[in-house]
Amino acid sequence: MGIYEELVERGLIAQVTNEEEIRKLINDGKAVFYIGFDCTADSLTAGHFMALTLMKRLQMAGNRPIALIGGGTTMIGDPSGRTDMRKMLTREDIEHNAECFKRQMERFIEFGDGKAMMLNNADWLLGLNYVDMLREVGACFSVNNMLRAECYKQRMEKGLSFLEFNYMIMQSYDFYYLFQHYDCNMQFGGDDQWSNMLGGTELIRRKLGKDAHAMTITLLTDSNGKKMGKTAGNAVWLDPNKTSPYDFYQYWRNVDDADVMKCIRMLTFLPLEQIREMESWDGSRINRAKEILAYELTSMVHGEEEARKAETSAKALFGGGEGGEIPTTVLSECDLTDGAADIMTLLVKSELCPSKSDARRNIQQGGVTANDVKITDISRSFSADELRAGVILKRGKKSFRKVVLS
RNA sequence: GGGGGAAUUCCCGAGUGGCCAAAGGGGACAGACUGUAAAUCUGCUGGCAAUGCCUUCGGUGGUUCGAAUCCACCUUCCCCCA
Repeated sequence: MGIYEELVERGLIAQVTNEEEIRKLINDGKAVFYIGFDCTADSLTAGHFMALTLMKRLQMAGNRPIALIGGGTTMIGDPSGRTDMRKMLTREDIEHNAECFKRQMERFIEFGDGKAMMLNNADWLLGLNYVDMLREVGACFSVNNMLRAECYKQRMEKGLSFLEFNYMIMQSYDFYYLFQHYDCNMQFGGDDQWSNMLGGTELIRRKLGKDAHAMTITLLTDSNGKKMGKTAGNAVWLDPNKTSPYDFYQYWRNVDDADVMKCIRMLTFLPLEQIREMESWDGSRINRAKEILAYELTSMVHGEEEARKAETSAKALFGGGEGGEIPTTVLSECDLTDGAADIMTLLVKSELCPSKSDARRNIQQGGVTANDVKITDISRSFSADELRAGVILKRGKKSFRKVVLS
């Protein structure tokens, strides 16, 4: 079984420009492919993670990856599939974000001579001259066609600025540039990138009369069709300071039944035989699959040790097991008033609740426990001695925090 | 360039002088039921020293006893005409 067949079975392939040629290219390990990452934040997200695993899979099959950091394209902002314009980022922010991306990727993909390459499109896009650019590539784009592109659909209703309209051209230029300077013959990307990617293959064909290929990755969506990798509108970050390994583990531990196997197939490196066997699991056994999913992903992103810790903590907190580390908030004397701290203050300090009003609501609805005792009195106070021993606070079923006075 | 319209809380969206911390829906959160699932039902959803007080209806000023609501200017967006 070639890598192409494996990708198909894992459900990773959404669209391809030419199936036969691509199959041959990547199965033979002859592809030099790139995936672009626009640095709109200072950490990669679970969404990027799938692209990284794909890179790795293809690299393992002998193909050469180029991770393209979008230092230039981020200056424009991709409007694909969005209903509103992105916030414009300053050049300094973009450079900072690009650095963060770089560090995270290096943990995951092997870069170096003969291995993967990391490039930044700021290196060629920022120096472009407007008129030269228009004459060189602008002539190859049909506005009529661009306006028909799926990726602009939503924006045709809400408004699309000229700045963003040019994004497709920038991305196409990247591919054209990489094709010429790095023999890059293929581009991968999320399925929402399809139009942008075709812009590149088309440009290469027109300018150079040569064929380049594009392939999109199925977007990871849940059974309701929503993009995965977000909780309450917030991304699940790969940076442990933004999303702790424990929370990262919990995110995957809590996916819907309907989505577990899809995630395992698309995101993990477990062998397909094993996955096929797991497909038949049902009922509460699905929980075992969720544990495997959460462990595998946490281990890849944060390392085995962190994954084990997250797993042990989860078991201790949910299954009555022993040990494990609970995310802990350390208080000092100055957090106390009159040598004690009341429950609402503790809930806020431990970040279990965003405000005291919210803390009050949670208590009144019976959602808060301290050391497994339900709190019913919103004025319940904890003495310094109690706090020194450590108090395990629980809000709802899944949010835990230990507070301890140092 | 000319004309018309819009901006409301996490999102959509009602509100056109006081009864507005602001209808309704979605989402989120909590409770019951469960398997740390889904579905369902219930509650809840600006903040605080809490029968009260403070901040919020794009921004800045103004009218008024009182403004999300009226006026002026500004910003952004949409539609029509060029």
